[in-house]
Amino acid sequence: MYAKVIVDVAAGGVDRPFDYRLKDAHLGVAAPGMRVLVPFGKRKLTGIIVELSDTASVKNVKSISELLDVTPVLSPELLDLGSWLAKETTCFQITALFAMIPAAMRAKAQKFLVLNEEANHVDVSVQALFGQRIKIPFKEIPEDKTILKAVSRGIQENVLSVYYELKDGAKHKEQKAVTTLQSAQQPKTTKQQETLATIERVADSGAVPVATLINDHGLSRSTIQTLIKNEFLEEHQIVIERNPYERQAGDGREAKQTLTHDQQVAYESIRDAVEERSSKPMLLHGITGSGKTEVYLQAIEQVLKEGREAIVLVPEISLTPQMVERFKRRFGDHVAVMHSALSSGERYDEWMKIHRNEVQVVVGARSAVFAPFNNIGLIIIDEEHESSYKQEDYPRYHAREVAIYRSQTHECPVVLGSATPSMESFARAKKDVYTLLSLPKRVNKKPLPAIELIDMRDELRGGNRSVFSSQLLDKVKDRLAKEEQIVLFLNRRGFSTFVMCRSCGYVGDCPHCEISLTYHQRGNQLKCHYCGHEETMYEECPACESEHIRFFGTGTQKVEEELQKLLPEARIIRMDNDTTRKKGSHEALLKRFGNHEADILLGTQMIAKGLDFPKITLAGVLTADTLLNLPDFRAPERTFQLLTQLGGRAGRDTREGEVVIQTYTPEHYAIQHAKSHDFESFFAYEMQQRRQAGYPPYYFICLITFSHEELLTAMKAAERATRFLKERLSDQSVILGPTPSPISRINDRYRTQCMIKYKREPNFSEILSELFTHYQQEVHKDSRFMAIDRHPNIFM
DNA sequence: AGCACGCCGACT
DNA sequence: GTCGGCGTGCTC
Repeated sequence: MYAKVIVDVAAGGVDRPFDYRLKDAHLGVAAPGMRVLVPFGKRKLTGIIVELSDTASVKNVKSISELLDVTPVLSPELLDLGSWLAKETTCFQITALFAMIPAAMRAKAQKFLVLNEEANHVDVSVQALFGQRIKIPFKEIPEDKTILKAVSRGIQENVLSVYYELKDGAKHKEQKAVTTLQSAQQPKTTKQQETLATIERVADSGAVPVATLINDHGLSRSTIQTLIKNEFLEEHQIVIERNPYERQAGDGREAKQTLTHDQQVAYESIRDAVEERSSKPMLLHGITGSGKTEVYLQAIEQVLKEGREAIVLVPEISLTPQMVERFKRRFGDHVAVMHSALSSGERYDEWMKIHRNEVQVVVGARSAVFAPFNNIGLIIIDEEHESSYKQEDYPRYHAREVAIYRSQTHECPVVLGSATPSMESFARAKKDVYTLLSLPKRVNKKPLPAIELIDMRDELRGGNRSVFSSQLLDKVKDRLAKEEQIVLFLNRRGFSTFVMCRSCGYVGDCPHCEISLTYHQRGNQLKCHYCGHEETMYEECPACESEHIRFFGTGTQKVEEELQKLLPEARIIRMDNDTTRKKGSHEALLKRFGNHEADILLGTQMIAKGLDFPKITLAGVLTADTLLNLPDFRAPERTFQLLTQLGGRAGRDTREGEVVIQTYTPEHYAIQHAKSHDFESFFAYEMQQRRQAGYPPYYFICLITFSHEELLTAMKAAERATRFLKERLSDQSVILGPTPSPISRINDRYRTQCMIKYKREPNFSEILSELFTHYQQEVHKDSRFMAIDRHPNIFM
């Protein structure tokens, strides 16, 4: 019996299965989808069995050294999904396979050098490396010729040997704990006696975590330490179950809400599709506050009743505690949660819950689409237009496409929900490729908030140079007086704080990238967001030595300071990357805002979604234009989506909400249609634009980026690839470029790109993969690099 | 990706 | 004469 194994090397030459024999011990145990350790040349590599076979395709076959799993980590369905993914995104098989399992399971074999027992005549230089140890990691051996020679002689003479050990991610979480020991004596001090008594009481059987004793029982660490030292207590390491959402453990008993007529219709359509095992995707177009989530919840309930499972995808930033809590309240322990804020061990634990069939629902970000369920009844993608569903490195997949592919195998519907669907999805719904479901009314029957546009050009003419228009400021003051809450949104993208000299116009640029440096108050530093280059903020202009050099642009910090100056009595919470970096701080800030410990929530993208606070009656957008002016054909779409979403934050309860949008271009169609809450008109207009410019959904686009230290080499590579593609693609396809990328240099590497627009290229995947392999051989040589992105979201 | 093999220049 | 540079090709 043989196994076909994909080894963990992401390179062109080895992107195919290799055959291995099964040892007797592995017969009947080894199965496709298991991770294995195999000899590969002189190395030992981890790999994944993709197939078992009675025959081998080559004569000399080695055996699998070790099975790393008892049960397969990837089901046949997921293995198939892996090869589909590799083909669709033009990436290596192994990259696709590892994208589907938690990072903690991506074990690598680490190489060690071992000093054999009877070794008494090793070279002194080698002996020095070992010191007192008998085993050292291979990479500790210095690149010194004499030492390397001594090592290789040692191996030949069998005094040294090479040994492989699996280095896996932290799978179990351990904690320090204590148990009581029988002792003839009493501790000497009363403090110690009391402490021991408490521990005896708490630990009816087994070990108690030290952390629990300190936090919950008020014991002191040093007293416990003394008791351990004097042998009244014994120290242990215990494995504990991680439960990152313990604080919000729901009992799964939240009552269903009564559905409105529209919700009922949508719910029944989804339920019927589930029962009929239809895999036609459904687009649930529901305005903000129309109760999409309740429809999801009831549909999932139905799925669970039938003994099937459900995947719910939400954008990373709206995976807020509020959202998770709601699922926990409804489904209790049947839910696993997966998102990037979890540690790798926590993600492993949640993944294992799914793998062991302990849960039936997973709520998670993009990668949760690979949840190892075997009987999926429904996949929901909330806020389907969100760009975070697209992975921006290999494998560059879109969760929506993966979900649709999986749904066909599982014969279940995918429900795409959004108040502002992507052009692609809405166009498909219009053509009846997707079933269109609508929720046109808010659950609370309130009208959508009135939106007022403020022309900032008028403000400027009137002498107001601040970021706040007088109207917005008046409205904020009004809400403060009424003790209502306010959300202010500042878009930072493409609007960072750069440094400029007022005397000579010098701008602080990154020496390695074609981009200006961003000022960070923390540490008074200038940073490059692309390569990480850092320098201290200039005291004087490096070009003209003038002191009039300062940072421009509006960061949240600066806005907060200005706002506080204007409204000294207002309590402001700022939410941005700086204030939410620490784990749990996002949650804590929202909680404070929910308790009305602050009046104004000022923040970036992350506050536009998922907040549901009844006291918010005013939402303000400080700069609607910054997103609009990005060099990206989706800029109007993104602007419309963002403005609509933010509008949805205000007036969710009984009080009516109001939205203020500050802009320099109030006449722009994206802003105008957002003002009138008219998605259909926006869609119609935008589609016209897309058709004229030849963009999706009328054309597919593919972006190929080339980079190299030499501009000319990058340029030539792009030219050759363009020629290669021109020969193979039909004349209806358009190849634009090669041109320098919008950010033409990153990390000392020049970047060029070409864009392909096409309508029908049945063999496009094959052509790209040919280009990829063809290129792979050359890439190796002189560090040329090519990246293929099939449905690009970012054009930088 | 590693690692070995192999074929040409400057040195103990 | 040997050591070592890195081009080429293979890994079940």
